[in-house]
Amino acid sequence: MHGLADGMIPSSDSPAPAKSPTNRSRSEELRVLRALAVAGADRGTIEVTSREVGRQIGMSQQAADRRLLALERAGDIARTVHGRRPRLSLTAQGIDALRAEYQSLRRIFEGPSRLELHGIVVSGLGEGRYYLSQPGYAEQFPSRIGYAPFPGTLNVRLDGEMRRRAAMVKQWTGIRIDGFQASGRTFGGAMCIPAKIGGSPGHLIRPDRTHYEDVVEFVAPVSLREKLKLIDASPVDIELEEP
Amino acid sequence: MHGLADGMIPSSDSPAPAKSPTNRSRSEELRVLRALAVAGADRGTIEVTSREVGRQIGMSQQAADRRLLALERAGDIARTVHGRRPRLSLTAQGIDALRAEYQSLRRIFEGPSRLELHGIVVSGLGEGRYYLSQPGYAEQFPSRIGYAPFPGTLNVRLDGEMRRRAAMVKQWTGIRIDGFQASGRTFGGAMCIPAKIGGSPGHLIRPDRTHYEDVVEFVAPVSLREKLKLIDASPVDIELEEP
DNA sequence: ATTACTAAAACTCGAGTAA
DNA sequence: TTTACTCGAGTTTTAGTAA
Repeated sequence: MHGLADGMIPSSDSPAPAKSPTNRSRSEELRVLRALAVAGADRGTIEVTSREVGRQIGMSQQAADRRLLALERAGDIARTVHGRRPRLSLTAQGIDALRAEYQSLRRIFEGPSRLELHGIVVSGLGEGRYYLSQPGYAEQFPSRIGYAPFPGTLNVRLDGEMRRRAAMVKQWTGIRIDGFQASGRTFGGAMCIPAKIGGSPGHLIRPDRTHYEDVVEFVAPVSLREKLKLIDASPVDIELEEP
Repeated sequence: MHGLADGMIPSSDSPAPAKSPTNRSRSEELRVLRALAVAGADRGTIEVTSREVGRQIGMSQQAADRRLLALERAGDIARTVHGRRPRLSLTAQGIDALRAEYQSLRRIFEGPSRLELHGIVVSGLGEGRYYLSQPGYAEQFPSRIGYAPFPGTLNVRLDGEMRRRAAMVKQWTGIRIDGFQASGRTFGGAMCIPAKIGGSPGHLIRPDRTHYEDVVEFVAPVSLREKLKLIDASPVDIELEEP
């Protein structure tokens, strides 16, 4: 489904004047650069010794100093020794190198919210059908999710790892289905998340009341069991996307 | 041997902290983890071989594979081999590890905008005094920056590195001084950035029209030259903070 | 085609130490 | 005090292969 796209090695190739730093040491250098930025070297000059830098990154004074030397030679930091007080600051280039790292992580965490899950089909106890048959719910669906759901939910069990991944959906905002009162009892609200179940469009239903547990429920315009020929214990792939 | 579902379960021996990975290899592991996330392994399962990962991170297939093994043993990724198709995804723990990196960079780049500069006092050509004496400007200052500026600006020359650092100020939003028309000519607007000049409060003035160049101008409630006993070529330290 | 082992080469480490 | 060199020891690399 996906391939590993080329050309995203963070700091591809800046002008490499002196020694070619191995990729490996480069990522350590960036760690040091980040530690220095956290200490304020990105917005001004700070006083630090190589020993302190070493303590910070869990290495000896010698190793830390080697890093500082490499960073200096690469043009990422500028150092001056003022008598006994070594001073240091990130250069514009050094800040850019860190920013590139930041942007690449930012794209991961701030990009559009999508999630792929897989689980196995299980039988519910018919509550799905019961709830969907309540007029209070039924009349909301067509205008909000664009179809009248097939009267029955597909229940999918997630294993531990998938459950942890799905936990993120709790933070998402989906399409709201309101709660209501009828027949002397209260029916709670729910959130619908657009989904593809085995490639078929539908929605994940996340009731306000229940904690996220090991079974998630889906609605769709048609019977997913029939359309996808699913039986209990069939594996299904699910794609979710925040609207 | 293992089915897909079996293999996806991270590992039965999760409470085993196992080998302590050195700090050094850990930052390389995170680099691999990030490359995998960029390829989509954070939101689903991707197909990728150790050779491709190696190409991506600039290393041999063997080295890449050792990283994947380490990440797998650490519980940061889950792998399955489906015949010829090796598949892989980040675990919740692996995503958290990346997120921690992201947060630490985020604090650097999204924190309150502050900047320390230093430069050398130079003489202007008296334009500062001329502009500040224009009623159209003068009447705006007290209500916007809280004081009537001493009638004259302090000009500070920045060297190349400081200039690059100061370029960031162009993106900042400061306190607005509006342009106006008077005596048949147009006076442009400017932005004021709160500053401490040698510890003394004042504002950097950034006219809309000029590009950022090697000299920046400051206003203050008093004569900074007198208060700080500055003469031409005196070094000054400057702190800027976005309001 | 893969993954992943072995072993020699290449690095990197910290101790010692000069400046 | 610093920074930063050399050097022996320990790690990590890639090439060659097995599975």
